[in-house]
Amino acid sequence: MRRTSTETKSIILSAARERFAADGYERATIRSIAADAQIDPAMVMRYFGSKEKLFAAAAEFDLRFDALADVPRDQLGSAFVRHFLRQWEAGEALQVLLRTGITNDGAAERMREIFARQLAPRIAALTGDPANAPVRAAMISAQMLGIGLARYILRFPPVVAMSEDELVHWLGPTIQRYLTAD
Amino acid sequence: MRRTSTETKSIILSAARERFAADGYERATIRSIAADAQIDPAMVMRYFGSKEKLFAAAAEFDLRFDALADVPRDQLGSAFVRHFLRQWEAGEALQVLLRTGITNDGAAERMREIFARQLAPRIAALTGDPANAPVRAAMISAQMLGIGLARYILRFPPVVAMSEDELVHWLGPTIQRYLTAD
DNA sequence: ATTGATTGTCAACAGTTGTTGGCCTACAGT
DNA sequence: ACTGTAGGCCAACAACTGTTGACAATCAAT
Repeated sequence: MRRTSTETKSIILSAARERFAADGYERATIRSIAADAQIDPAMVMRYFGSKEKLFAAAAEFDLRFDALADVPRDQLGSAFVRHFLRQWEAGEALQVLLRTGITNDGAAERMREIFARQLAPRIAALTGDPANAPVRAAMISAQMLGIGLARYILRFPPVVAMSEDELVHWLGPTIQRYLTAD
Repeated sequence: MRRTSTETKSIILSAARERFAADGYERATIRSIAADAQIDPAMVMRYFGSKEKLFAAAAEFDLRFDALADVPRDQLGSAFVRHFLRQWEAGEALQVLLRTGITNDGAAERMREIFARQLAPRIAALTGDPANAPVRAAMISAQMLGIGLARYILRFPPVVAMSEDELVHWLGPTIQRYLTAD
């Protein structure tokens, strides 16, 4: 067949995202990604240069915290939890980052960057407390990454079994406290 | 040199733990482990049979939650946090599990097992609420794994910078709530 | 119809991986 | 001194990895 280069590129990209999310950086081989995309491995190299660069392209994304801009202050905790849970389920993005961030230094760096650049400023704006925003953001990241880890990666049965509402019920007050305490 | 087989075996084991903790399952190669232990890669195979079995041996450990047996009920949260933090820092055990559990299915299974077998029963005993113990244990695991992830693996600067006391200050009430709420 | 560029295929490379079998060396019991 | 056993080392294997270069097929513009 014959496609435009941008088509093929995006086919490769989504295959790469799935593989990275499912297998992590090392086990997601270029050959397996190419096989999923039904494409020659050499094409992956042609369009992305190297595995590192392919990964960099696959791990780019936006957590869209701007959606929380006009939530009443006392409901921020629940809103944050719901927003995060949907981000976990929407795309493979967060799963890619978590699976790879643990063995790949570049991915860990990317993760730090995303949370520092996207979450901390939002929290500074929402709480009007810029001084403590990085710590609050870090605590919230830790809690939400922990839940994602338990639910989507390690698959702890009780966490998998919980509904979104139950999770909000448990986590909402925690996040609310991390946002406002002290 | 010449050693007893049990000596060499334990030398290999501790080298393996370090490598698995630092690099994860895939990147911790038998050759690199053998090099650390200053022995021939073939010896690893002789004594452990395969990489899988070496890993199984390296990932065996005890979270020692029994140490929390006689903590006053209202201080359980802080005690849990302190205990966990020390477990993270004491040996490489938790880091091994987390680094590998994310790419290796066997390790994920082992992790579920450890938390279900060691944490949940303890919580059932401590709270006198066996029905909700698995959920509470899972929530606590998620929070503490999240912190370990942010502090020791992803190295989020604000989390790395916090002292043990600060972490207890933030996390203690959360864990206390997961233990007693509802 | 002939170009030139773009998309795709194929085969091979050099390096690394887990794993294996043969061989050497030290030691204990005779 | 001789021998059996157990610890240690070396070289090689087959499979797999990322990556590369040469070559074929397809299209658009002249």
